[in-house]
Amino acid sequence: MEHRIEQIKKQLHAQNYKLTPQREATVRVLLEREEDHLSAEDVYLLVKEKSPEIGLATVYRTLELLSELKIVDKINFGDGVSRYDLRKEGAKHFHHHLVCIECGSVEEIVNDLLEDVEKIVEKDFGFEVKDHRLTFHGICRQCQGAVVKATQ
Amino acid sequence: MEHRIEQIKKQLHAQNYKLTPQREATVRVLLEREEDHLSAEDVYLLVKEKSPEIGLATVYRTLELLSELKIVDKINFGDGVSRYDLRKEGAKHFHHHLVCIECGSVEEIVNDLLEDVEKIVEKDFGFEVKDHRLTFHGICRQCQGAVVKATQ
DNA sequence: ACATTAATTTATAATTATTATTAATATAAA
DNA sequence: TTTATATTAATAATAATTATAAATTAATGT
Ligand SMILES: [Mn+2]
Ligand SMILES: [Mn+2]
Ligand SMILES: [Zn+2]
Ligand SMILES: [Zn+2]
Repeated sequence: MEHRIEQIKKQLHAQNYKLTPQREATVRVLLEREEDHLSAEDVYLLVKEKSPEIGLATVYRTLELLSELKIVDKINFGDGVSRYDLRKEGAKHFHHHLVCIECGSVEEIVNDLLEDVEKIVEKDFGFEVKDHRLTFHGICRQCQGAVVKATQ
Repeated sequence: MEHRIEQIKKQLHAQNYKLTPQREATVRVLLEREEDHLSAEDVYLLVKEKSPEIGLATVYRTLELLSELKIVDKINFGDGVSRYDLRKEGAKHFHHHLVCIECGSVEEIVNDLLEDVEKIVEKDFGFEVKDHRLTFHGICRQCQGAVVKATQ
């Protein structure tokens, strides 16, 4: 935890940004909920629990800044809000997601999986890939089980 | 054109929906601009040119309906608006996109490319894939050329 | 330590995209 | 033609996000 905070502090300083108490509180929430996919409002409410004086606009600005620095990735699962996802330590690319169309659960895949596809994109389409967003929509393991149960 | 309209009409009727003049006008705009990635507002303005009496909410409702029927795919490139993309004729899955971070251009890839990846997702993660969203962020061919030019 | 400057935050207003409501209209069925 | 249902238009409401301006904080130089 403290190690990642230090690391992020360095990344901010490298671009002449400060790690203000508000920014640190925001980062801490993201670290504590690393598996989750929080909206700006979600983050705001969680930060507020420990730092009640923080403003919503500050959270938005902080998340925007962290996105620019590639510390978090902004993603939209189609439910009308942007969600913010801490990039895995040392990861070059954003990780992938499995969204269940039955229960809405979101699972993460940290394996790269796209190396071959990216080679094709670079060669056949002349496109220099910097990052990607890959989301699968389907039925999660639990919901598959539920269907089997229901039809028995 | 007329052929695809007829096809969509059937898809609507199969679910007890009517192809009203407003819906047809909307579909025609989507067909005419098949390569583009129009927002609801974009579609509205284009439909209005030919059917000035249409309301924005109707366009939203129509696009929502077409999404439910998998006739169009709703996608978000992170610029704050949903965009609507006609599904390629007969395509089982949504196609992919290359978004240039320099000029903002969006190119389409209709090749599947994900067959192997989906097999892994199904086997290793027990997730039954129904559809996907894959977008690459990077530098398009033109912008790569521009950089070379600029540094010569 | 004090003054100066720039960065940041807060509080709030404004904007924008999207959805909900309700009365009117069109369509289909009886 | 009547009746029921689906759909639309017009508008209001909502919700997410961004902009603004004054206040605060942090860094810098004296
Ligand atoms: Mn994630
Ligand atoms: Mn497309
Ligand atoms: Zn599920
Ligand atoms: Zn480009």
